[in-house]
Amino acid sequence: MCTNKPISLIIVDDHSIVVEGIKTMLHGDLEINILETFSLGSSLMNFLNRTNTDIILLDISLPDISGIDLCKKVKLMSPKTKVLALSNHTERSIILQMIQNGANGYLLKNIGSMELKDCIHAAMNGEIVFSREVSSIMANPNMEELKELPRLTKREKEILELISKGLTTQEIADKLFVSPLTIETHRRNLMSKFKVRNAAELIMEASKSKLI
Amino acid sequence: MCTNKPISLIIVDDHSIVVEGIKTMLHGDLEINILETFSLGSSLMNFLNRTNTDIILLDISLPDISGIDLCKKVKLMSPKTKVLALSNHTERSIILQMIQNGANGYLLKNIGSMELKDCIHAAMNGEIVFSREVSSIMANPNMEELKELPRLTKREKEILELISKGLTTQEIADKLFVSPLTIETHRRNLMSKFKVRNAAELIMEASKSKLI
DNA sequence: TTGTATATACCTGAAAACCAGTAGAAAAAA
DNA sequence: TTTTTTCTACTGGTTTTCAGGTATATACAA
Repeated sequence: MCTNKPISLIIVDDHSIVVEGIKTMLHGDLEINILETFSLGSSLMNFLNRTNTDIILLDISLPDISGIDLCKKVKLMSPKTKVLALSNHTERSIILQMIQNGANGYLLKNIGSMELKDCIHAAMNGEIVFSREVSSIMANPNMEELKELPRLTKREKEILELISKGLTTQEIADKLFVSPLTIETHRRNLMSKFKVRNAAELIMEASKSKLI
Repeated sequence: MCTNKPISLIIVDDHSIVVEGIKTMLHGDLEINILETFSLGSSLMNFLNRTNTDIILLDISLPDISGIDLCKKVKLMSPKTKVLALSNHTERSIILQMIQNGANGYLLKNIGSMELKDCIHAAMNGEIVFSREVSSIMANPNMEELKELPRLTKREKEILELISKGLTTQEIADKLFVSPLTIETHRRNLMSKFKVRNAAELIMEASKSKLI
């Protein structure tokens, strides 16, 4: 790679240990120039307004805004800037959301120095980059992640919530001022959407899917 | 503090970003000498066998062994060595388990450079140290964490698991080769231990408490 | 406007869960 | 060895859930 112009890079992470670690790791690479580091999404947005940046290393868990939403905002304001997610989350759904929101790659924090540098350069070349472990997650989805979540209506979510609190059909009906027969119907719809046989399994599945 | 003898320190963490970050943070402090870093619990144990170490910064999520168990092993082998947990987990129960297993303090990875150094020195003086956020977690337990988990018997856990899979009393009885009446009894005991009114709420509570 | 989704409501009957007890055998702890 | 816990099993009765349907009003989108 020829060193025509250094890559300007921003780190966004609220853990100073991580920021220092990344800085140290990238220190040897003369083609990378760390412009600035931020611990808040809002400060990043202010800065981006006024500056040209090639690439952002973006943590997902930030104090003020989710990195997933932040990624979208960054891409709207500055589409040319590459965004690499750098997080501890290994959930397929989060990775996909990030990519959906325009991220140019997804790295896990167990990444090594060499791999990190490689990924940054690859992203600059327009590739979508995943760290090794991320690739393997994407290649081998587990059962749980593959079954797509049922889409529940507002009312169904409400009733699911009340079932999980131990209310009976009658009690839910009283609370929502509708007939218990209506609640029965919702119950059955919920169970058929989740493909389960009773309330216990329903709550289990809903909870696994983080729907309650 | 007078610089009679440097503090010998070991870092145990499988994320090289974090290891580099800590190293950089402690670099300025001449009283601290980083002896070695490990990414596996087993390599730490080998090293400890042969060397005197003042203090260990110990991550909780390691590939080969839980930091909680590792802490206990370290303390058995080398009781004088101080152990500071350094992790992302904010759960009261984990913090308490670490202290129970002999840790001399608990730090979160959002700690800053100054605080980290202060904590290391304080630990060397025999104090039990918590980073700022940890202190606040310990001081303000939330509802969920306060209610102590019911102690379930082996059989009860087994049955709870099967209930959560949607099996009926009869099916569970068949599977375990006992009378359905027995399962009924276990069911009622489970519900009374969790103080809930039906299976749905039971599964919800068990799942919140991470018992299934 | 003509579907599609949502929320509502009903019937009937069977199956399962839940309540309130008691109690003996086996296993584990003291 | 004694005590305690756990696992087992029962009686008898009430309440709730579940399974098979059907059906109407409303709202929202194509």
